[in-house]
Parts: sequence; structure tokens; C-alpha cells
Amino acid sequence: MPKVGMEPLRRRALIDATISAIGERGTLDVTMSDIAGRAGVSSALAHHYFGAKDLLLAATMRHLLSELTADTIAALKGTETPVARISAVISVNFSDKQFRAETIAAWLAFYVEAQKSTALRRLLRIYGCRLHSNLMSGLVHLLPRDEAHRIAEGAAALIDGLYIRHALREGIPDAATAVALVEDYLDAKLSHADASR
Amino acid sequence: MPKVGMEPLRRRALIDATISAIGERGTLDVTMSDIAGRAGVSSALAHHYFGAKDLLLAATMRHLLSELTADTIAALKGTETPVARISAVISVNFSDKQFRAETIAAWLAFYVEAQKSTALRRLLRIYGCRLHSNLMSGLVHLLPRDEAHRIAEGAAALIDGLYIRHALREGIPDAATAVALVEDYLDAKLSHADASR
Amino acid sequence: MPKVGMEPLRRRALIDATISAIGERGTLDVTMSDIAGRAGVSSALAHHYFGAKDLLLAATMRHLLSELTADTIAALKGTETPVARISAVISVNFSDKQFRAETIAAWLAFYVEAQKSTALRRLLRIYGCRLHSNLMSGLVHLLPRDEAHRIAEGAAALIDGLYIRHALREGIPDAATAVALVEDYLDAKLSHADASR
Amino acid sequence: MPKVGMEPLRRRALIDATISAIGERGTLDVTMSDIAGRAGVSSALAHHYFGAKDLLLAATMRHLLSELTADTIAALKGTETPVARISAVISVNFSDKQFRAETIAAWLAFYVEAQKSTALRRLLRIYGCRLHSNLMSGLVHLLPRDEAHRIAEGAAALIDGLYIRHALREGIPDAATAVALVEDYLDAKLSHADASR
DNA sequence: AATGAATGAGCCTTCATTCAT
DNA sequence: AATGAATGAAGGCTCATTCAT
Repeated sequence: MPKVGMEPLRRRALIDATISAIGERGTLDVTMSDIAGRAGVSSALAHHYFGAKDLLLAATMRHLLSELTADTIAALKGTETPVARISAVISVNFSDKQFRAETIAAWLAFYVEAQKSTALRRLLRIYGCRLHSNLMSGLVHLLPRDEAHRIAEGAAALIDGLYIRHALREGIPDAATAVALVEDYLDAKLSHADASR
Repeated sequence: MPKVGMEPLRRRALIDATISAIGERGTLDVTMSDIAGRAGVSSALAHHYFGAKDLLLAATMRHLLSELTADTIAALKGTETPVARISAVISVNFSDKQFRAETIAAWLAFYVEAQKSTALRRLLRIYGCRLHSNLMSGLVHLLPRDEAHRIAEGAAALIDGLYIRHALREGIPDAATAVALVEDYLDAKLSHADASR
Repeated sequence: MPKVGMEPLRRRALIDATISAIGERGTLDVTMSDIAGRAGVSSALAHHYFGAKDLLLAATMRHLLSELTADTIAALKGTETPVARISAVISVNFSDKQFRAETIAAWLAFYVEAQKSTALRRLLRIYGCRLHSNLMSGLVHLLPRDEAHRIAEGAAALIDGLYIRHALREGIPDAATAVALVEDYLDAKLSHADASR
Repeated sequence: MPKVGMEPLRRRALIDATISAIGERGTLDVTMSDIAGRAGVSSALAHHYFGAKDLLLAATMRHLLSELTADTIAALKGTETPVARISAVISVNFSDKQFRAETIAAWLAFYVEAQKSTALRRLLRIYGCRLHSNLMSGLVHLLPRDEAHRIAEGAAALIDGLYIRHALREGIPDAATAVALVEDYLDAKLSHADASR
């Protein structure tokens, strides 16, 4: 078997292993050896490809982020009404691929780590902005700008909260219910807005 | 001369130091020495009083929880309408005492740690149930039971989400806005319910 | 046995162990574990007292330096003629205490390490200046200032060279011969100076 | 297409890279990767050609030594008086080619390493003997054998000392001054000898 | 001829924890 | 009541070295 061109494979395997390790333990506090072991390589190789633990973690988060972005773009493609756009954005966050114990735990761990790591915080901020603007792209046609902004914030917070609660297996457990809650929130706010016009 | 009756003072000082350390660093990943140092004692003493790091952390979380409980009880005392009860519960979570960077960071860190620690998870579950039942105590008079349940879940998730976002200094920053968002959510759902009756 | 007040003893033991380890291996490239082992403690304790390997090495060099200084001061005390001062300075460098394989090897290792470590370089520079001024304190009465300066440099270089050669067990092996060579150099230069006057 | 006859070029490039790396860092403590990188090849190739780090270092030292030997032979060619021979030997050691920061640092590093490596010590001993006999080839005509021997030792030590001091940028910095000091030493000793005859 | 891939061994450092005083 | 002394265990990281291609 050819022993060349392994780099992308190893990188990917290591990132997957990182998600798996973090997801299972629920913390970024996993060892390089554990991660490397899951990827079937030595910890030295992980260092070889990523340089340091921080960098592997950051790369992993970037990976998670780009997957979410890709999914969102795919979901938005073909939507036509503002309401459809909003629904698409929400449902992506709770899709089978994103709303998995493993992934959620990883997101959460990153959220907390972001409190001390500037690099991670920057990445999370990007995600926050994207989510916000994606929601806005629908809401802005249905509500006054200020109100749209507020509602987008609320929806984002609600999504984050549902993630947290899911991770701790408290309350709302399944994706469908979660989506319904967020949609519900927006429906209520939108019809409320209509009514008050 | 050996001082007597120091125990409660030391315990309290150590718990405060723990909150401060976690709050500042944004992680439970603080050393016993750091905590003990902030409390002005040796790390050996921290062990003497709490037995182990886990136990000190659990005690700290219990402390946070009991403060919140006490505040909530105080806030509920004297409320008379269901709506007032709901507002009281919400406002406690964003009161000056609770909604401080330090405390929030600590809560968050505990949330994440709870993913691996059964002890912490149990404590958090208690908090979750209390919040839920406190919200229910108002909602149940205004909505059908099932619906009340759902809305309580939503409100709880929203609160958690706002905490997280505050910790990362993303979006909604101040308590007033946060409260308004939650109240707004409930208002919308309540009037929506009214309207559909 | 009392377990208190160990710090100075441990520090000293660790410094001695460092000299011994470096002396035996001929390099600063010794492990903390090796050093700690020689001192009969764990490597963690070495870190506890010195913070890091660099700092232990620097402390060790400082120790060597201060011993040399103390010996020199003692040797100079009671000297009366310029020539006696010069002889005293030279003989200290080749005294039984200083001119030992272990100590010499350590000095040499430090010399080389100083090329990359600013901290060590600074320390060595101090030693260089002291030696120079000690030599000058005698020479200045016997030669014109410029010439004295030059001769002091030459003598210092000669001493360094003899150390190196001793460390490698090449040529001149014993202290007496070494001293004689340096004295000889100075005698020659001094009488030469006389003659040319 | 595979290039042929690369071996000598690569070997030379690797040796040069080794000198450069050691010279820049002031230690033998350089990595194979660093060296290979400077030579523009992979570290695996360095192993391919030299077998191991030790061997590359030894080869490098041998190279340094043979350059010095060649220079010395060239310098001696054409000298006619004993004094001229001595001067030639000295000046080679401080020639532009030899007395360069890079080369000096490398020599020094090798000196120290020689304390633990028998192979390097053997090489250095060869150099020591050559220097000694080269100096003797002049001195022996001017002084009694014993005295010539001693003076040669002194001169060699002085040269070594000047190297060390140059490496640490302490005192005597330039080659001319260094040469003058050594010549001076010999002059003094020689005239002293004359005078006492 | 040359290299990317891969690893084992080892080192520095940190930290919770224990113990004697 | 309180602490300095001390350590074992573990983790991140580096590096020389090997191997298949």
C-alpha cells in the first residue's frame, strides 16, 4: 500500500478523533495520546501535523464550523420565502448531523474554552455572526430592522440554550421538539408583530 | 495561639476563592494552589477542609445553587399574580448578584464539567427542576399544562443561552435586555395562546 | 527528626548535585531527574525550589561564582605588594578547591551555554570583570595603564585556556605547572617592561 | 531523473550546514532537522549519508580540523626562519577564515562535547599535538627543549583562551590584537631567555 | 537519490495529594 | 488550626532514527 499522500487522511482522522474524544469526555481536557490513539497513530504524529494541542483543537473547531457553514449554505439553496430561509437555518442546527451528542458536547466544550482562548473566541464569534446574519436574511423582510435584530438574538440564544440542555440530557431531548420550540418562538413573535400592526 | 472556630470562615473563604478563580479563568481548570492562595491559606488546608478538589468544586456549586435558591425564594415572597411570579423568577436570574461575569463563568464551567461528573450533573439537575417548577407555578394558571411545560422549557433554554452568550460577550450584553427578551418570549407565547382561544 | 527548615539544605544539595552531574557528564545537558536523584529528592522538588531547569543552572553558576569571589577576597586579604596581589589572584584560580575536574567541567559548560543564554552571559561577564580588576589592582602599579590592561587580558585568556586544556586532559595537567606558566608570563612581561624602560 | 554524483556535494553541504547551525546557536545541541533544512535536504538524507548525528558531528569536526591543517601547511610553506614559522602558526589560528564567530563557536562547542565523547576527544587531541609540534618546530631552535615545550604549551593555552573570550565577546575582540598578544608572549619569553643566557 | 511517514523514548513541567510537625 | 515538605503520576512536546516508496 502506498505510504504517500497520507497527510490529508491523517489530519482528517485526527480531527475526527478529537471530536470523538471531546464528545465522549465532554471536555477539551483530553490528552493528545487519547486523540492520537483513537486515530490509530502515535501522539508524535499528531504533533507533527498540527504542531501543538491548541492548534489541533483550533483546527477541529474550524472543521466543525465549516461543516456547519456548508450545511447551512446547502439548506439555504433553493429556499424562496423569508420564512423558509429562517426555517432552513434553524433546522440545520438541529439536523441529524449537527445535533449529535458528540458534536454538541464538542461545541459546548469549545464555548467554555473560548473564555480563555482568544483564538477560539474569534472563531466562535464568526459562527455567531453568521448565524445572526443568516437569521436576519429572513427576518429583515418580516419585521422592522431593530425588532428583527432582537428576535435574531433571542433565537440564537434559544438555540444555544437548547444545545446546552441537550448536552446535559436535561429537559427537551430530541431535535424535533427543539426545532418546534424555536419555530414556535419565532412564530409567536412574528404573529405578535402582525397583530400589533 | 491556635485560633478556634476558623472552620466556617475558611470554608467560606475557600468557596469564594474558588468562584473567583473559576470566574477569572473561565474554567474549572484551576489549581488548588491558586484557590488556596486567593483564600490566603495553604493548599494543604483546602484539602484538610474539603478532602479533595472534586469536593471543593461540588461544595462551591452547591453554594452557588443555594444562593440562587435563596434569592428566588425571597423574590417570590410577596408576589401575588401568576405573571408576577414568572417575572420574579426571571429577574432573579439576571439580578446584579447572579448575572456577574464571575458567577456566570462559574456556572458555565460547571455546566460543562457536569458532562463528565455525575455529582455535578445531579446538582445541576436539581437546579433545572427548581427553575422549571418555579416557572410552572406561574404558567400553570395561564396555559394548559402541556403547553405550560413546553414554554417553561423554552424559557429555561433561553435563559441558559443568554448566560452563555453573555459569558462570551457576544450579542446581548446587559441584564435588562436579557430580561426583556425572556419576558418578551413569554408575553408573545401567552398572548398567542390567548388569541388562539 | 524535624521536617522544617529544609529549604536551604535542599537548595544547597541540589546545587551541589548539579555541579556534580555537570562535572561528571561535562555538559549542561543533564536531566533534572539525574540532578534530583543525586540530591536524593524527586525532580518535582527541584522544580518546587528552583522553578525551572534554567533557574537551577543559573543558581548553580551564581554559586560557583560566589565561591570564587569569596576565595579571592580571602586570598587578597593580607597581601601587601602589587606582586603579591597578582600572585594571590592567580593562585586562587588554581587552588585545590577551584581547580577540580568537576568544577572546571562545570565552568566550561557554562562558558559554552553562555553563548545562547543571556542570563548566563551576564553572570560570566561579571566574573570576567572581577578577574580583570583584581589583576589590574596589582598590575597598575607596575606598568603603564594601557600595558597593564593588555597584560591583564592576556593573563585572563591564559587562565581560561589552561582551564580548557585541563578539562580535556591535554597538556599541562597539574595546578602547580599551570600557576607557574601564568606567573612566568607575567614575570616575562614585567621584566621585559623594566628592561625596555 | 535521479541525479548522479550528488554524494560529495550533499556531504559537503551538510557539513557546512552543521557548522552554520552550531555557529549560530553556539551549541552542538542542534537538531538534525535544522541542519538538514539549512542544507536544503531532508533529515532522512543526512542520516543516509552520515548514519547518525554523532557521525555527522565528528565528520564536521574532522572537516574543521583538516581545513586548519591545510591552512597551516600553506602558511608554513616558504617560511625560513624559526621565528617566521612560529608567527605563521599563530597567524593561521587568527586568520580571517579561522577566526570567525561561526567557526569559533563550533570549535568551542566541540571542545566541550569532547568531555563526553571519546571520538571527539581523540580528534581534538590530534589537533593539540599538531599545534604543539608546529610551534615546537620553531621554538626548538631558540630555546632549550624543556623550555620550548613549556612555552609551546603556554602559547597553545593562550590561543585557546583567546578563542573562548572571543566567543563570549569579552575583552580582546579582534584578531590583530589577539595575534599581538600571543606574539608578545613569545617575544617576552624569548628575549627573557636571551637575556638570561 | 531522496523523502514523507511514522514512532519510541525521554525530558521538563505541573499538580493533586499526603504527611509530619 | 495550619503548613512546609515531598512525591507520583501524568501530559505536552521534541527529536533522532527507521522504513517504504
